[in-house]
Amino acid sequence: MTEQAETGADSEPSLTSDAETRRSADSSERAYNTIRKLLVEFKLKPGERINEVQLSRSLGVSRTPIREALNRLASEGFVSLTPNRGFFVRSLSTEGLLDLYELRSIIECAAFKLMCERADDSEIDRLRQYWEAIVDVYPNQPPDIILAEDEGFHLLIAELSGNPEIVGQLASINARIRFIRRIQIEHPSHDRAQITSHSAIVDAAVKRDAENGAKLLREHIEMTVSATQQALKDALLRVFAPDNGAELKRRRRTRDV
Amino acid sequence: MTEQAETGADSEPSLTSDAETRRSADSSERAYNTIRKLLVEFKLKPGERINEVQLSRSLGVSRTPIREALNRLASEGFVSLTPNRGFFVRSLSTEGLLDLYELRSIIECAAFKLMCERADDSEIDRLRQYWEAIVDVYPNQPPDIILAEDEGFHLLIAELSGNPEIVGQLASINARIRFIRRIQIEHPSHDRAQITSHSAIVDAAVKRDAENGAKLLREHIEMTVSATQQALKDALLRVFAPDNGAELKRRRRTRDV
DNA sequence: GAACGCAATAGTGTCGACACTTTCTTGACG
DNA sequence: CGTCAAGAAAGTGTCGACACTATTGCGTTC
Repeated sequence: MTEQAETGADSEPSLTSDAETRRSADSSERAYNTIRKLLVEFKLKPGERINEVQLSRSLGVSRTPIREALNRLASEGFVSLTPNRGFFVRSLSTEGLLDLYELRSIIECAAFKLMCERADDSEIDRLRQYWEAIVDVYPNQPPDIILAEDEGFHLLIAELSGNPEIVGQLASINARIRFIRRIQIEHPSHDRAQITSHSAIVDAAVKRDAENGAKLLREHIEMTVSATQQALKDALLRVFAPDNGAELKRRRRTRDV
Repeated sequence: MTEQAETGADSEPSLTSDAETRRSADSSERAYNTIRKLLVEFKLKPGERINEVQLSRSLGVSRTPIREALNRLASEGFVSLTPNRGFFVRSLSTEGLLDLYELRSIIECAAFKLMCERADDSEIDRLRQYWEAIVDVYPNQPPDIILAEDEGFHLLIAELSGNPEIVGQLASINARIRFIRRIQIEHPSHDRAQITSHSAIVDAAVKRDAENGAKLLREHIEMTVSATQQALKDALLRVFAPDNGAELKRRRRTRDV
């Protein structure tokens, strides 16, 4: 299993041109981003134990920043920590995902209502502009861009609610479901219903129709959930099947994913 | 199996008492709890810079577990981290508190509605029993008990929503506002309106009246907010305007809290 | 006397090492 | 053959040390 240790595939050993050996003083931050990316992209697989030494070697830093990053990721629900046994990749269950989407729906709908109450016209217009600026090219872009733009749209609503805590929570939830959303976007089931949804939501915002907008948002999110479930199944298959059945004989009780 | 440690020579016997020098393997966890307590009790004051060396000395561990704990606390919003400058105690603004309460209200109301939809009768009855078991003695107990019982009540609703993510979020929010809730409970403004609120909420739950229950919850929370604001002001005064002027010689610019 | 360096100090970020725990391997025993 | 225990190996938890950065204090210049 260690063979496959090319985890840090794309991670540049050190892109700093001038300061080659210089300690960067933000290893922790970079480790955090890199590991999170590994999680998002399934390079680290659900339920898997995380080997700190291995990680630290592949990232070219010591274990200290690795552990700091893992601690942060643990607080955010990406990984879990078992004393004296180490960090494990969150085991991703379908229902766990549904729970997250449900929470997201709750928060976003509330944010929309608050936005309708509180945001002034120019702010609402920012939302309209944001969407109008990208709506035409939206579906014809690489998945990462689509994802970022979609998240940006929803986050903007959260921001216009005027409550930074809502923004923080939504951002945290987004981070945790990003990997699956990315998969869903690449999946054939992804269609352009999303676009009309967003447009309708903008319309409701402009009219300050809190109830209708919240309803649209809820439906918008629910709509993606079912599509996402299929995408998730396919993704898990892709991750766990291709390997070799050899791994299956591991004695360790494998938690269902 | 531990015999193995005796190989060669018994390294110098610890001169201090045995229990003292033993590495406990959970310094990090204890540091986390201790520091959080310091924050909750205002021993570390809002806006203050946290000195890792000093903390590590006073807790009797090295900086490593201290930093791990602080990282966790940062993810949870208790402290903030500025690169190369260190950790700072969350500067607690009144509006920041309002944001948190608002988020709490959103999540709890949603939880209540979900509970009404999903929980079976025996579960609803658990909520009723929980409250009936404590309602009589509720107001005549030490603040810590009142606080724990109140949190338990609200958390039980979250649990009955069937969504663990909601439970987790609410627990996290509770942890962040606990210190202020504790102050509010001890404050003269604390009255027993809370009790009738809870009873009414239980009634709504039994009737599965989602809308009314959510409304009651929202009002219940809003009611405490205003009382809390006054309590907060008093608490901050107590913290920043200590009895004697001895501390006043510090030139540190105090951020407005 | 105020602004500006510039050395001294304090404090954070990271590292390598080592103690302790868990997991794997091996070989004796039934 | 399977079981089990002792030792070896692997891995985590914590430490003390040091590199680097921010801050403070002091002397110099205008």
